[in-house]
Amino acid sequence: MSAPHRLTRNQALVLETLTTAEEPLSAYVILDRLKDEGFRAPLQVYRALDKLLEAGLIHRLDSLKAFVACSTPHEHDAADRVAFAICQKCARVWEFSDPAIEGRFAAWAADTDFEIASATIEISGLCAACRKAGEGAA
Amino acid sequence: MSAPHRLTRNQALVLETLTTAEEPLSAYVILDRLKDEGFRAPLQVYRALDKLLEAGLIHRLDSLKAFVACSTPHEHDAADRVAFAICQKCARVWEFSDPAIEGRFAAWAADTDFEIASATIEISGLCAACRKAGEGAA
DNA sequence: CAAATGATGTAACGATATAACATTGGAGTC
DNA sequence: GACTCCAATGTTATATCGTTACATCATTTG
Repeated sequence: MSAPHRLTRNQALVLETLTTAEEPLSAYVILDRLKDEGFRAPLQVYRALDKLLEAGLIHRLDSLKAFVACSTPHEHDAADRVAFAICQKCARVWEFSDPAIEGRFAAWAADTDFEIASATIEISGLCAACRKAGEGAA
Repeated sequence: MSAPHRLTRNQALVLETLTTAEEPLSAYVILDRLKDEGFRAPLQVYRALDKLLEAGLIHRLDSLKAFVACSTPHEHDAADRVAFAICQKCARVWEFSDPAIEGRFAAWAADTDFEIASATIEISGLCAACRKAGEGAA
């Protein structure tokens, strides 16, 4: 699609904050972390987030009301058809996609005569590391 | 599971409001509609919503920040493994589940050694009626 | 340079959700 | 019936998430 779209300073700072973080961050946490860079108001963060979302460089996790850097900067040609798994304990996020799942959704949509525009697919649970860590403390 | 849990007055009012509505309602809209019944504060709504969610009688749609009555009052033995399709235009909601989709998630989880607790699956798009209605106005 | 466009800064506000605490209202017991 | 316990309720205040409105600045492009 369009050229990789050069990022502005604010956008680059927000993206770097998300990329550096181990977990999804809320807009206000991002704001807080960028106070030293001159960020003062939520809008500075939200505007950058909007552009980064458009560019497919980050995702918003509805179930957490938080944002995460995209692990595989795919061009979002069609809609967002990516699934996320989120560890309830460490908050780390796994991003994956599965043509078979898309196929099932498409089949349901065809049956129901529904036109899919986008999808929110977020699984919550425990990752291997956290399950292992918790075994003794049961 | 446990007995159908008799609803309190507040819970019944909130559930009826959702059941009567054609679309998902935000907590504050529910509050507004129940002003005449004596509702004054958000917490009265949120507490009822919490119980109704526990009982599996309603769902929260993360992508809309809104609540909808469950169309098929299934006992939520395991976690929520239901998918929703939401029309962007009329806001009506279709609720469905697909063992094949669950199977694919389970397969991914097994591969990744992730233990699934719950899932948020929400598709956004246009329903048949709204697509038909919009055809002329293109 | 001037006009057009897009990014920025700032303040105020709207929408969503929860904390804290006092009170009330049964259900079960004595 | 009086007592106790616990869940539900009412109320106020506050936390969290996101947007509107408007003035300013920078960049490009004719």
